[in-house]
Amino acid sequence: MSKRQNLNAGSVTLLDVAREAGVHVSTVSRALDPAHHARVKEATRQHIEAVADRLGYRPDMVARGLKSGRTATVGVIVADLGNTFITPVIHGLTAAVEAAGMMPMIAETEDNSDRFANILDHMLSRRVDAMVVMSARSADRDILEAAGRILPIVVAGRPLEGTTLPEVVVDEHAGGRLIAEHFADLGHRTVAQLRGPVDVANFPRRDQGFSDACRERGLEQVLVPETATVPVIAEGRRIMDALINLAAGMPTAIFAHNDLMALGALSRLRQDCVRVPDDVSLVGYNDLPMVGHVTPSLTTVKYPGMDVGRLAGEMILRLLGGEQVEGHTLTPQLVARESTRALE
Amino acid sequence: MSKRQNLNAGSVTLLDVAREAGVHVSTVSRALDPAHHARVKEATRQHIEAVADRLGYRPDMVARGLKSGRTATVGVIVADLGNTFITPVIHGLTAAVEAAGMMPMIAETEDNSDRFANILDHMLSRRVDAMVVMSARSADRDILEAAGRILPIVVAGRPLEGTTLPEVVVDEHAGGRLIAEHFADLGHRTVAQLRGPVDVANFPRRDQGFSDACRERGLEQVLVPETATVPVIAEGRRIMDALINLAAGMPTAIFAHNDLMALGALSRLRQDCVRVPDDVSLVGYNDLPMVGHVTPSLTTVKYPGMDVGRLAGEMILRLLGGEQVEGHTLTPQLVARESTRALE
DNA sequence: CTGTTAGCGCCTTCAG
DNA sequence: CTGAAGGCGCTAACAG
Repeated sequence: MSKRQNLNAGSVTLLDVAREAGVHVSTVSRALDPAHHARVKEATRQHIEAVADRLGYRPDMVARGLKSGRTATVGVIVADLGNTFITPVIHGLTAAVEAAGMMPMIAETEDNSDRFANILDHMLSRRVDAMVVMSARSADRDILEAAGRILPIVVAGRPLEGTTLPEVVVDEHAGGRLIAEHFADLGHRTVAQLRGPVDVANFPRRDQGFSDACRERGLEQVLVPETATVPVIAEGRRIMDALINLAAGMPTAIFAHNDLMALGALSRLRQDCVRVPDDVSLVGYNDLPMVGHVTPSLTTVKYPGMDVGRLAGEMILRLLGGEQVEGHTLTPQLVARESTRALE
Repeated sequence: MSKRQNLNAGSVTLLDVAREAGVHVSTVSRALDPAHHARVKEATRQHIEAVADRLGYRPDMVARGLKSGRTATVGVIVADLGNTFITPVIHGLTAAVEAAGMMPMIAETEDNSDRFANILDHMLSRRVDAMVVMSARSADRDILEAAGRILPIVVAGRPLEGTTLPEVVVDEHAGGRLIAEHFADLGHRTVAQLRGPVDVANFPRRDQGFSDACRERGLEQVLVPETATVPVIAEGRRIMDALINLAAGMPTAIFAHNDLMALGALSRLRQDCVRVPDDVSLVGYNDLPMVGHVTPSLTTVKYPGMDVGRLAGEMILRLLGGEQVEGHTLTPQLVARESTRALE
């Protein structure tokens, strides 16, 4: 029964254990540290471990952090936990760093640059060992790069135009292409995009990839001047509304820049009794866990979030180990479901 | 330009500032601490602040934590970030504690008791000042209560049967009732539940409230023996499948114990071309942001997550201030949408 | 108003 | 193999 777990004891220190065991603190320190416990006699070690267990000793990571300069914490900055494409990224990341005894500290910017600066500052104050940033907007670049000079930072998920920091991202350009090609293959000729924020690099890249493929395949784009300020349901609804109110004719296929926006668009279309996919085909992006279960199930682009998170975590560990790292660009995949159909 | 923000400096300490400013460290400490800077001459204070700013001084919260015994961190333990009813809770909580300069440290148990124990232990090691637990299963109660003896803990969202810890919860019994009464009002006579995990107290309580109201209103329940192991889409699909394969006749209205399970059920029904609400009415629980935008939009019970989070945060602050607190029980509300209809 | 001193809990030399 | 001593950065007494 080595897990007595006497939680009652508020804070049992090394000194308490030392006194109780009749040895010196540094002996206890060594006995309890797997890296050094070879330097202490087997018998005393066992005795010390027993005492520590009985007293419910729990190392104080704050004290350890002050001494060692390491907090075993990796700061994770995200834009919005409500956007569930982040969930798998966090899972992957957590799994990777947990293996090294580290713990993520997650904070949300709500896509607000002031909050971003505050959170960054706060995490530096807390002496996180490294950071993974999934929420950077172009305006945040300078301050982020500056932080990157004082600890390892990996940019993940959202690419950051012009950064020198290592990135784990998905080939957004390819993702945009996939969708335009899907439309072309289905016989669509007139298409449109509901575009996400222009200062979050994913979206302009999706736009670019989509537009390039449209040009190559001879698709005509109906341009909606508005772009979403934040990539959420309500904004998808708003941009869809703008498209509907354009003088130009309606396209037969629409690419919403992410799944949430697609859900918003769907809801706006339904309001006018426009059927998907009968009257218009609709595609999202990210493959959120639920979009395969809505009606109609959404054609989308699978975002390999788990891999992004895992790779980011591994990069962090390598950087902390003093190694150099290369960025990664993963490849997205189209998932065809019911919300798109071929024109006859 | 008081925000020079010289991030370059890796770690400028109080001593560095003191040397540069030609004063003693403790003077710097006082000058920079809003609570004590009255005790230092205005002129020196301004000088010190200027120097600190120029050097890019950033307080070391690790050192401060060691000295003061406070880390300004509140541990938050959740089951699954993918279940977005948690998002507003986190927002409310963050807003509340941020106002006091504290930061939440979020960790996910993935509804696994071993992980729960590990995370708890880890957070205690990190000397979080307090904890908010939203993921407790009944098996975790003892270990959690033990931790509650060494720091303030608030149980939020998921009630914990038989706990002595303060709770911020929603009246789940009332929530279950609302749904049965909604069914009765619409003229349904034969109903069923797709039940969530029995060891997460929310679900048995929803069951109880629903069943009580059924009895009062003379509704007959088709009992599905299976319950979900985890309240997610896949399990909703599985339990729906079990209901379909029962020898008993199909009910005309179904209560899935949360929105994710309802989405899974919807997807299973669709597979058999059973229409919602034409053939069967379906209700979820939580009012996730997207369920008002799926087709059919889901009738559900609004979970006041923001309030739960805010109240939990405020309770934490009060507990840290040495005050006594009372638990809160909030009242849920039915949101009628398209997935339920009156029988003719 | 400012400087001095001590120590939070731990780890890491350096001696014995 | 074990004990002693110093210090990580900061703050809270206590002096002056």
